[in-house]
Amino acid sequence: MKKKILIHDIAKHLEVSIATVSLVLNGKAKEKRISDVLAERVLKYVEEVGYKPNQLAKSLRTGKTHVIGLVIEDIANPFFATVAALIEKKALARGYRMLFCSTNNDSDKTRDLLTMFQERHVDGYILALPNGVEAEVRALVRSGKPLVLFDRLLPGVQANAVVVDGATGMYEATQHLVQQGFKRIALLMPQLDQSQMTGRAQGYAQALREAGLPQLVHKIAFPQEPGPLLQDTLAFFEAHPACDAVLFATNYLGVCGLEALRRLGRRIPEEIAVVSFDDNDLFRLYSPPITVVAQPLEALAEDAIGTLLASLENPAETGRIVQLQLAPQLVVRASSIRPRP
Amino acid sequence: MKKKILIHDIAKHLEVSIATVSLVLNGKAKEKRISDVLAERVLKYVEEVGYKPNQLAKSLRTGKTHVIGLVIEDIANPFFATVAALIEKKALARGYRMLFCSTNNDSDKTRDLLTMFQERHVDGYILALPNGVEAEVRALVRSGKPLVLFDRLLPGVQANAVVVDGATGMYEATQHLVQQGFKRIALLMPQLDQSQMTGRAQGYAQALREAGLPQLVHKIAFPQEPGPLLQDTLAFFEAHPACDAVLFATNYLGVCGLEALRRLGRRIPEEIAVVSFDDNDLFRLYSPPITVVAQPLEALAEDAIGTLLASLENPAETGRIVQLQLAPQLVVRASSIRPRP
DNA sequence: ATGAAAGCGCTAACAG
DNA sequence: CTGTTAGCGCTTTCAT
Repeated sequence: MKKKILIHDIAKHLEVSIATVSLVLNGKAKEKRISDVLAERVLKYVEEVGYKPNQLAKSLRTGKTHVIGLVIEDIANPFFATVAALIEKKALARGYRMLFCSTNNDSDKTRDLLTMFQERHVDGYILALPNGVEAEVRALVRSGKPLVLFDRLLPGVQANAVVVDGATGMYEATQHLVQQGFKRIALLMPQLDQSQMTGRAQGYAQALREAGLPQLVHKIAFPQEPGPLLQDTLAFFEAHPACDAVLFATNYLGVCGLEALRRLGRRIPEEIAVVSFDDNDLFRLYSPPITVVAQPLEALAEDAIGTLLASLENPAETGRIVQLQLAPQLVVRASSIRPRP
Repeated sequence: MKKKILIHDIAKHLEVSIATVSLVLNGKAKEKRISDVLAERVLKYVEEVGYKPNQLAKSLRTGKTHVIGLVIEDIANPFFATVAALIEKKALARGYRMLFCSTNNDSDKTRDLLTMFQERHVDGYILALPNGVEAEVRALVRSGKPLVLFDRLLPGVQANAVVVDGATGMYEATQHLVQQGFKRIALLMPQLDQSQMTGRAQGYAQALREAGLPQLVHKIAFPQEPGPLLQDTLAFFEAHPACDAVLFATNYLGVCGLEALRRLGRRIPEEIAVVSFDDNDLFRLYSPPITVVAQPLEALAEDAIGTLLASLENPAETGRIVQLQLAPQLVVRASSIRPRP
């Protein structure tokens, strides 16, 4: 366990002052008119002995940590996992590290998480939050910390945000089912009062209203273990045998729904058409392939990190709020095509 | 943006010394014989004004950050995402935060990541690394930092580790195919020189050797974009029409393999039997359901974090190396059952 | 039981 | 161009 080398050691060895070393290391050599030859000598020695400044001390002093806090619903959800991977890659490329945590839609846990991130002095936040933490986020915005909401907004909170236009996505998906001639189109969604979910429900409702068809919405209590979730879904389909098409508002409901339909032996799309929000390998490779409303993951990640870094690197612009709404894409596959009799 | 309250402010307000406040806050009141009534008063006021000690300053002073660094191959891979979610939950419950990064099997990137984690003074590491960073890890072990390798070992590195016995898992899966009467059993695996992969390959080879059947191993260059990966897999199956069963050594190869077989119109299991390593929704719900070697995710997470926390909380035991090997489970589904003609 | 004070390692203002 | 020095906010020893 070799002794840690300090800035002091390197200054002493080179017989220069600590300030000189620090300035050179922080790229202020030019500005402070330190001779190139000296600067070079410092850099070379630092490299040689592998000196690494203590980031904690540096952060304590400068107030910057170069860490971004990412708060998501659940890292095991493929949607969040993929976006997180993309954000991580992009952040890393720009010199930032990520500290991640999952909320599991628990607002108490989320409050703790936000507090932790503040305590750790993250430089900025990318947040997909459950409702119930509006006060905390408003305080965060007021504090001037750069922050961007993603996937979902928070009621009454004015902040940077990057979300997907689920209303339009769901509207188009529902319209597609209507055009295919389905009449009893159900929506299965989680019982969550979050902006992205209400948006999706609105798109569904509007399309059916325009078509003059009845709505059939089933909200599934949340959070739930996989077992009860499946039971609930099975019960829904058994209670509504006339339902000839179903939209799942999230990827996990879609997965669960496919399992339920298989157990019930309902043939897709002959007996029931299926569309799910979010794309993934299962939907693409299922038999039949499942029609989905695909979210633009790459753009979501790029815009979230881009917006955050912009306000991080331009503190002057704090106050300017950027809100982006990205368009999802309806990917029609066999599961929603009405079989010609 | 209200001014941050400091320990100094609270000491002044209560007309006690800074030391008293600090001691009370760190639970050393008893030890230092601070009166209960005073301690109570301090705690009450701290609570009242919502004072939060600056963790950076605290860490600089104590050398502890209460952050664990988790390095995995790819957070977008469901295996790692699930394990990460479980580890995060367990770590949080014990008061630790997680800093995650993905290596994408790039050893240069991994080296940078390890350096970053050191610079950020994480208290301990949980690592699933590519080969090529043995020297760095050995140095880390030597430095006395608690660390546990998971999923895969590193050649020549003696360290705590929690891995899955892929050799036995693959041996049993292969034996199962042999018992079902398949004769030309292929193994598709990534071209990666990592312990978990060589283990899986060994299990396959041994089972076939014992059965007196020929081996057919195809290594897929890695890393690769999804497109070329699929092309490569398609080419393999076209080149080996006689192959009547295939084992995929990873979940993503399994997914890609199913897509390839579908494109080629090969019926499973009539024309070719399929088994994949790792379980997931796709394999469970595919038609036909896919036989898998399921890894014990929960146990992997629990043992990894448990081992790490044990050595974190028991610095005395540094030097005692814990190596656990967990048993995977063969889950037989329709994809590997030989149809009776 | 308590207060003063010495750092943890670094940055940056200031005075040469 | 360089050296000195005052903190960043907290913990902990030591003397009281």
